[in-house]
Amino acid sequence: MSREQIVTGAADMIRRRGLNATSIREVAKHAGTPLGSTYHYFPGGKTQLATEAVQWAAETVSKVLTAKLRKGPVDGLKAFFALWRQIVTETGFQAGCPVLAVSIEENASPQALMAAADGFRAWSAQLAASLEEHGVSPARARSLAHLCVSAAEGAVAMCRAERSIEPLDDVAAELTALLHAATEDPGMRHTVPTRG
Amino acid sequence: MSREQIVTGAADMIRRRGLNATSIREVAKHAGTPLGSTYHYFPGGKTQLATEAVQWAAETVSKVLTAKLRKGPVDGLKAFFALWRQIVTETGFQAGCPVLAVSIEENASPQALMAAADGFRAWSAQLAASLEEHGVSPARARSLAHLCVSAAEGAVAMCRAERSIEPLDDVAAELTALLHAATEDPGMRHTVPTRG
DNA sequence: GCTAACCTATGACGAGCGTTATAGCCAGAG
DNA sequence: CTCTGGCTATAACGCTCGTCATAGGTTAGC
Repeated sequence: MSREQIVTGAADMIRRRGLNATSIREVAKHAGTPLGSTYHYFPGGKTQLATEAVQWAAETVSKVLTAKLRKGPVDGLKAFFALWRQIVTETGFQAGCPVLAVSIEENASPQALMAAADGFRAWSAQLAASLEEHGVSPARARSLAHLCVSAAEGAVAMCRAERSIEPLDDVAAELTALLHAATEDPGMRHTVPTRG
Repeated sequence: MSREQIVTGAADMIRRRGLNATSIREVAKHAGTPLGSTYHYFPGGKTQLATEAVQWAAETVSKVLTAKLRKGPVDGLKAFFALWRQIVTETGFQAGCPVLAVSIEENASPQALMAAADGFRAWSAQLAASLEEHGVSPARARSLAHLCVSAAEGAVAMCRAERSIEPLDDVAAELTALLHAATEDPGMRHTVPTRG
């Protein structure tokens, strides 16, 4: 179907250049569909297209998480980082995360921003739920989940700037060890680090 | 001086909307200087202006790090996160990090991207050096530094999307505890988590 | 074969963009 | 005073943007 190609194409362009630099004309061209079709499928214009692109990307990652978290939080985390590693390396450090891209562009589109927030929340919630299932307290689970998602997103951006995969691999290794300790060591399970 | 206002204004707009959505006309207007002056001060055009804006922002953070790391890596980390927390909350979740913004826009400007990479590298290096001074092995220090910078950058973006400061605070708390353990516990100092 | 619904094709609209050119101002040096 | 050089002011260039309108085609049901 043509509509789906437009959405995935838009997501691809957004994760490379950001939302503002992604024009509907180029999305249509990239998808091999005429410009008019874009407004036929997405009467809401660029806002609707961006929103659906972010939702599609978020759900794609979510499905991977759902599948891999069945084997436990550490396996889910590894799959999460492997996914980003593949995107970054396969594109020669040119692509990142469309959800992040939309998040840092003020006034780009309130609806797309909400979709991005939903995406982040979904990933964090999935990871936190898995951690809880493995004995981690709810507060600590949420805290660790926020750390994992944040660090992955930030590391992808760092890798793109430095044109090196090292930051992502370093972060993955540290977090793998941290989650392992939190789920395996009974003494760690309920330790919520004090703030401030 | 007018030139400095243009640079800081550009950095402010970039951290809010991203590089592509930041026009020279609006930067000039925001700085109260005519459009022609921009090309007088920055004959390299938007590329030069963006590069200097990123450099200025990176150095500003770097100076804070230099000052606060004198009291140790944990104090430096806390100051690092306090800085981002202030930016995010003061602007009502509308501003983030210009270095990150430039990093995720493909083809935006190779020179500005290099400046962003230099910024990330500088922050990581400063943090890693401080960790080494407190007994952490070089490899682990680099690994932890990458985690701290990545997580902070990612958390800022997450907070903007979700319009909540929670992710940043959670991440700060986790990392504070992690750095504390790495520097205080002799058994942790040389533990580099295995990758993969 | 006719009709209706979906999709395509094309062009136009006003606006903003980066950039350049050119003319004018206005301080301070001689 | 004049002159010069740093800065301003203004207009224009070609381009792309998001959006809309309108006409053409193509396919399925009757």
